[in-house]
Amino acid sequence: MRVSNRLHPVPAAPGRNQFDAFLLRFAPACATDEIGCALRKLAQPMGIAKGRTVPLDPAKDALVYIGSGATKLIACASSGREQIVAFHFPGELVSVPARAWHSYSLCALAGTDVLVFPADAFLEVTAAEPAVLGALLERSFAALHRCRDKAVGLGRKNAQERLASFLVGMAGRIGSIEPDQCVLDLPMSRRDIGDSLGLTIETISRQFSELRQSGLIETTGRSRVLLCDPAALAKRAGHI
Amino acid sequence: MRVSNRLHPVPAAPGRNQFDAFLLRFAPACATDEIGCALRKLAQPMGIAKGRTVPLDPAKDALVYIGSGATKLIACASSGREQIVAFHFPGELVSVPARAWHSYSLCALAGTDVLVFPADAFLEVTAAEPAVLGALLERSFAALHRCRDKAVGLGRKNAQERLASFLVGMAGRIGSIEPDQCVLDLPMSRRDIGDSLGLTIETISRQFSELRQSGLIETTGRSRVLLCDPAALAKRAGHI
DNA sequence: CGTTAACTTGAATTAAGTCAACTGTCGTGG
DNA sequence: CCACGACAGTTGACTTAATTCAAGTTAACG
Repeated sequence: MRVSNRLHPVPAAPGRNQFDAFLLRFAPACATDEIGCALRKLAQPMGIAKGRTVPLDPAKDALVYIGSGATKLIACASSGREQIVAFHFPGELVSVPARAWHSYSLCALAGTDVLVFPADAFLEVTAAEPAVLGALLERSFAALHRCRDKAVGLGRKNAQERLASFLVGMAGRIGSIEPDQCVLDLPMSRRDIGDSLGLTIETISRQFSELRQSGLIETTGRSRVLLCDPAALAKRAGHI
Repeated sequence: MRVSNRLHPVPAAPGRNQFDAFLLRFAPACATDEIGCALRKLAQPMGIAKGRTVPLDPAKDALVYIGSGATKLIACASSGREQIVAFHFPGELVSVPARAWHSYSLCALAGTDVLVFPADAFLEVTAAEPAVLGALLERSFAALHRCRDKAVGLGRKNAQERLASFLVGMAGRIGSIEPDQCVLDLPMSRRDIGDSLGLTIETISRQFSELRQSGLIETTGRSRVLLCDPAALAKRAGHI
């Protein structure tokens, strides 16, 4: 069982802007050189209000760095059905394809600061910089593995296992670290959770109630969740 | 809508071995230099019989190059439930994580030749070679995007849409290219298709029958499928 | 040609969806 | 500070798509 997906906290950056935090994470050696400067020219900083979509060129793949806040990556199929493919938190870099079988959009769950890069130009600039490519590759593998785990849940798990899995996963990314329990402040609504787990909002609600009755979680308000026994929850999640 | 996921055909290699074909694809500039040699030392060539699992060190992440044949990447959750996370064809490079929430194994659908690399050593050797990292990154993004599209299907599509989506996707990867129709020789069983789409073998069979009755496909034997009208099939797949 | 496993089809069951009514939370303005 | 409104979440009753169980068919291989 993996211990944690948590990234190192984004360094507090008084006097530094989003871009410096980004460089520090993805290209520490390039902070001052020409590659750093070229990337700075490419980066489009944006503030996205809660519920708004990051405006992206529909013709070009994009790489989006999340500076603060939280986002959901939504895929639209026909008939307006939406599937949330991933959630993202500060310090992460998201690859958003322009044209695929489904259309993707990146939407803020809370007030969010991002840097938007055109993927092609980004890769051109960093083509000669192995350190950046390596960092990108590592993140890309991590995203792929997370997406695969998600696929397992969507394909082969029942509602309770999916929710348990979701909570355990979120705990690993944004939960407070405590010995035998864990506190979560979920930035997403029940609808978002449903859209992420391939379930309806009513089913999510029922499963929250069941986990509550089993004594595995406690909830306060709409967003606060206490995982009383993370190990037991992981077991319910159907992890091996 | 994407035109094709097809890779350029693996060059016929009389007198060349699997490894040369691999290098040609992922590190054309390194064929003779020390990086090429280092990679050659890392590569473990193996022949895997149909139905057998590629033997991988359970403690280390692996990168597996598919030289010939076809494979499925299986995730095992608790209670023996299996979800096929991806299929792979010659020329592709698969990242198999050692430890995650689910346990992964790579299994041959037919007689298959592979090269197995330890992921850490591979990345160490190529850390200074941007061309290789770039190729890897490109493939990794492609796999991620395919996995996301799969997640949309598993989360939000009914049985018929999933099968239609599967057939269109396979057509793009291994189908014969013809103007208004397309012939497929599926190397996987109905059970594999079910395990990939999160459905049972019976449901797969029923949906094949329905697509047949709708005149969208014809089947001969167990593996041959003719897509009579790929565009109409893509529409049924719920692609936008 | 016969055996076996893969596939197909039908009938009964079930987990999750849908529809509808109700309750709690949170922000706003009196 | 409290009352109110609006929306997010909860719960119940009924429906449905897919699973499960069971009984045939068909294709592939020796």
